[in-house]
Amino acid sequence: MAPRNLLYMRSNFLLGSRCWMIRFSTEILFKSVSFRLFGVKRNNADGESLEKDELLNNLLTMGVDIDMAKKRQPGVFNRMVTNEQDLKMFLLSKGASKQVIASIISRYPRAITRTSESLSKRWDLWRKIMASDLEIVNILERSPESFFRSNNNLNLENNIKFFYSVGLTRKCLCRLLTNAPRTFSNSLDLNKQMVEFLQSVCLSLGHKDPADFVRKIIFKNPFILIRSTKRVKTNIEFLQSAFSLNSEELLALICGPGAEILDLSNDYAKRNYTNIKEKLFSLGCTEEEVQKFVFSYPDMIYLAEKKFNDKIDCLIQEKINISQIMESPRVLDSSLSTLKSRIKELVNAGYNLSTSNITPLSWSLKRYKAKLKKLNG
DNA sequence: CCAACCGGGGTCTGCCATAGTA
DNA sequence: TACTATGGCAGACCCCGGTTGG
Repeated sequence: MAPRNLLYMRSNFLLGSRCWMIRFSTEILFKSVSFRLFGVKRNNADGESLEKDELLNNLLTMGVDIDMAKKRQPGVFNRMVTNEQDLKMFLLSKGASKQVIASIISRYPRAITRTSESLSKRWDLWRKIMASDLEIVNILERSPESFFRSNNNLNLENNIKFFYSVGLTRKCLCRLLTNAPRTFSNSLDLNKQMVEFLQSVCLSLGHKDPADFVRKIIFKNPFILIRSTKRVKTNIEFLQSAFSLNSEELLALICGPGAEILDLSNDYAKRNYTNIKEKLFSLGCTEEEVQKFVFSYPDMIYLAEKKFNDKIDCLIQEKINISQIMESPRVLDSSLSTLKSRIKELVNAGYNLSTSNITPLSWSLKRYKAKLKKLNG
């Protein structure tokens, strides 16, 4: 308890003395430039160095990777007030291990600038969505930034209200928070922009229930709210032009099997699709066939160029005809290593891939094993 | 019994740029 | 002017099994 009291005293005493900060920062700058050459020197000649030593000692004791933390957010180390002990106590009380706490601070040092009250409030808001502290700890361990990047709890509260007002269920919010926790640190305005954008897409495509459409698309793709509208717009336009779809088909695609495509970064979808076309043209497919093929399983646009080509090559090498692949696009779902090992096993079992069905290549392991056993038995 | 069909589940951060702020 | 809050970017699948229809 003693260190905590000390910390509060320090806070009160130093609050507002800005001139210290400037001296602090020049010193830090000097150190960060020089420490690689000369090693870190501890200077305790005056007060601010003591403060700094205290911070560094605290972090060191906690097992924080100070070099990493300084590199990520040097500004935090120039502050006169930090709450690392409070943060530690807080997270411990929520069930986080010391290692997790150290890792969180190493990766997002600004976490130590938050007050207990603010943390507590924010945590409670997250708990309105998540069923247990442990789940939240797991998210923080994965992505400390999404929890700590904003200190604006009112905004968080408004986001939650907004999502409910859009008609998302608690289950859906839970999914959002688990998969894309950053969503909740977005400004309310940013989230609104995306929702309104999606509604406008829906309306312009002649759908009569934009609210339902938005719910569907967000549930299907929980990452969408951390994408820029520019990105999503580009990808929607790509899908429409690539498959020359009518409104209804496009809508069904983007809130169904193509929902994930909307996440793809700049021109990635276009690049991959171009690659798919080239590869399949080289194997004698027509434009129409390719379009139909990709549309039947749009997820393949996710595949990097090399990965797609490698998979196709691997299948072709085994005398599997391109038309067989076109009929069973899901075989591209399997990893290259799964394809390779299964091909080998099936061939060993006397299965003729060029004349038989190739779908076992993409079955679940359980079903595949059963099949193999039968072939061998 | 067998396989096609098809939807679901996990997972997705860590960095940089910059306007705003004290 | 340093620091904070926030927006945005690149990155780039694989697997499972319930239901259905033959």
